[in-house]
Amino acid sequence: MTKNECSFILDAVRTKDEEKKAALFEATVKTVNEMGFASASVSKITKEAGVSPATLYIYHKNKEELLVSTYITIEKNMSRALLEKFNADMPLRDILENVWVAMSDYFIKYQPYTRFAEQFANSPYKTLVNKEMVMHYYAPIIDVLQQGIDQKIIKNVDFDIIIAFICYPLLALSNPGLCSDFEPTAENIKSAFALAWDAIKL
Amino acid sequence: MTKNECSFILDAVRTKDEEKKAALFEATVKTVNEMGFASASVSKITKEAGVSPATLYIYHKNKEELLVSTYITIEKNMSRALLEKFNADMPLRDILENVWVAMSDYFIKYQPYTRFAEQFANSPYKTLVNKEMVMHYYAPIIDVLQQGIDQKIIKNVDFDIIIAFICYPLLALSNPGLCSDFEPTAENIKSAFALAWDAIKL
Amino acid sequence: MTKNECSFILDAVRTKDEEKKAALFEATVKTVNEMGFASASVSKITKEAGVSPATLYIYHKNKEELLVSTYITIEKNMSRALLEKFNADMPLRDILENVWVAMSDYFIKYQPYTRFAEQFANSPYKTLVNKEMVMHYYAPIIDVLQQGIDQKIIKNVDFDIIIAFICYPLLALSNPGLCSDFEPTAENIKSAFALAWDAIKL
Amino acid sequence: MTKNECSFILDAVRTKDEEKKAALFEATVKTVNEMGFASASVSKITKEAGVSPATLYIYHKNKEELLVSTYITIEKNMSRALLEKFNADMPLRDILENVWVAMSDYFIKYQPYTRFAEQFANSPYKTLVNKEMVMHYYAPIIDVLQQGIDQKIIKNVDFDIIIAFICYPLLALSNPGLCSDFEPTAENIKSAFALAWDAIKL
DNA sequence: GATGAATGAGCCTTCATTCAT
DNA sequence: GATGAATGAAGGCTCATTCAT
Repeated sequence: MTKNECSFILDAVRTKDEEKKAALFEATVKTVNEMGFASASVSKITKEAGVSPATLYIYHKNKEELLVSTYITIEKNMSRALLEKFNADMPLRDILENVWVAMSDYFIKYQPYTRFAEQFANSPYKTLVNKEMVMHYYAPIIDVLQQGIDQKIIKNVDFDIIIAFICYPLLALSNPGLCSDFEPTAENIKSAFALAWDAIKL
Repeated sequence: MTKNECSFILDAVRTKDEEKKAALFEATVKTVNEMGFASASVSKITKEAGVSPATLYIYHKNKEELLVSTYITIEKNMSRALLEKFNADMPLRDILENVWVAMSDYFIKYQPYTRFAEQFANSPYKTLVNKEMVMHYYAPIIDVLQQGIDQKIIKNVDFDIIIAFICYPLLALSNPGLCSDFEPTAENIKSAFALAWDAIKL
Repeated sequence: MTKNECSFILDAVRTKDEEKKAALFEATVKTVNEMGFASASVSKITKEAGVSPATLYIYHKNKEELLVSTYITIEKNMSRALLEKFNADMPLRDILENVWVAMSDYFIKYQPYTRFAEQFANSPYKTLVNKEMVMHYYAPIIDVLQQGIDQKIIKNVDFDIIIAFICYPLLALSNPGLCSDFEPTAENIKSAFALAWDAIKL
Repeated sequence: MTKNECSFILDAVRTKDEEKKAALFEATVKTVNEMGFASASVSKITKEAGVSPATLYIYHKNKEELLVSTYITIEKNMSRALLEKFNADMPLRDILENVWVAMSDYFIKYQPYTRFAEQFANSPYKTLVNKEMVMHYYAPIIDVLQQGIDQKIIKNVDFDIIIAFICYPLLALSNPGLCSDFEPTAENIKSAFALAWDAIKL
């Protein structure tokens, strides 16, 4: 049998591996969201993923690494989603509005990922992740904001302040546990952006 | 022996009680901040507090109730701090700026409490707390914002949006893990408030 | 109730503790002898001792410390037994014969302790025990041998050689797994000592 | 393809087999010596040997059989080494001195094998090995000792006693963990033999 | 009120072994 | 023959909680 003849088998095998890894990722997010880090044990996560506890250790060094890699995967995933439709050839307000809408879309579409990331980022696990590396994923957006400051379109204040008004209000609004009344319709998302823009624009 | 005769003893006992309860509170905050909910065990918390594990159960029904009551204590504590200097007899911008500065003062002075509250609020434990009850602590501030909307000083958008721009940017800026570059000087705090005001003002 | 009146209760409590510690000691010896270090798990040892696995950790830091302390206890116990009847006011041959008989008595009476000690001493665990400290238990016997050398009653060879002929043949003979044919009658023990004496005497 | 045509291949394969088997043997000895039976897992042994855990099961039925066969291999190896230079055409004392020196040479040259064998022989694994079979390897030496008894050159005591004075002192002296001070120079080895001979000679 | 001792249940991880390739 | 992936079972240890004192 030539390599070609059995390629479908190889595919099957490779697919299965990726499936297990993906199942562990999803199970980690789901379990941690449902019961928090305090109760999300390896046995519960692997049961949710449909694999043996021992199998986890083929894909991850230990539980900590599983949690960290789950977080990093989400951060990568989200930055990719934001940058996919990113287009810098527009007025700054429009660029940022598009980013704002893309963020909101992501937060809604991937609610569980977002909740996990929030829980992780507000726990001591966060110290295990290199902050610069994560920020690097969002470089184009950061660049465009810096240009806005240089061109005197955006207020010339500490950069963290700009970020704080661009990211966190929307994060809060997308969190049903915090803002249960806010309905994330396209209209509401846009009217929320108006506030963000007013905040940062010069 | 009458109640009077031993009142000084009761006082002594009562004092001791409060001391132990306070020690448990502080130990809970410290331990959870240092190692997260996943590792903050009863034995570690009580060791940090300098009491026996059994003693915890005199003051709290169980571990969950300890965590919840710790969170509620912090919320009460913070709302009291905010409202202490609250004065509604001023222009709305000044009122809110004072609240903003008071919040910042609290976040800085009680960093550990704030970190604990954030960690708690972003975990499933949060569902154990009645949200309305907590919001009620901040009623005067909410009232003043609602009046601002009614008087067309503040944008007439979903109330959650207003909150999102008043609370979360400052919370993010006060989190050294998120905004390590931001220095919370009086000046920086005030320039950050300028953005918040621009965001919500009509 | 005065302290005197309830002393029996305190005794009861203290006794119980010692009982648990003793039960763990015996269970460790028995379990390791029956199935070796490879299979003597904490759960099997504690089941044999009639206590919860968690209870072990009240009395010992961890499994390793349990094994080491069990070995040291045996070594202390044996040296005490040897020195109990030790009497240096006799001709050297008689002194050593008495020690030889006492050793043999101990090996037979406390077969399980001896087997455990042998298994331990021939494993890497042995490196965790301070050799000098253990040798110190047997100081009087060592002294008498050294005097024998000085007085030219015993051959003037490397001290380890003397020890090797005084201890290890008897240890081997007392090991049913090695010398199943040897019957440890008083007569056989004495005739074995004749060889040891001929070996070391000048 | 006939057997002849591919014999060179078979040779290659056979060589490879023997290499893997030998690697497993060495890895077993090394790993058990370093961490004892309690920690010497299949995965650690096979990692040390540079093969997959699954490969172990091609050469051995299971872990127990690996350990037993490792022990038997060592016994065979040692008896072969002792008998290689064995020559019965000499006075008994010289015969035994040669055996003594050969034993010592082996213990030193193959320290790790000796340590493994000691650890094994002092563990319950020993019961899995037929003692007579092992003793049979050393038959010529045993015969010569028996003749010594019959010819009234050696003391007429229980045979186990003779063995105990011929084997165990030297085993102890060759164990650095027991006799760290003893230096196994040719001279020291010979002076130790003098004691053994004095012990058994009539 | 306060505690050290005690525990069954569960923790994270590794075990010895098998199987598809 | 050789292997990496997979696993149920078990490893050592800590958990949250109770109880006798």
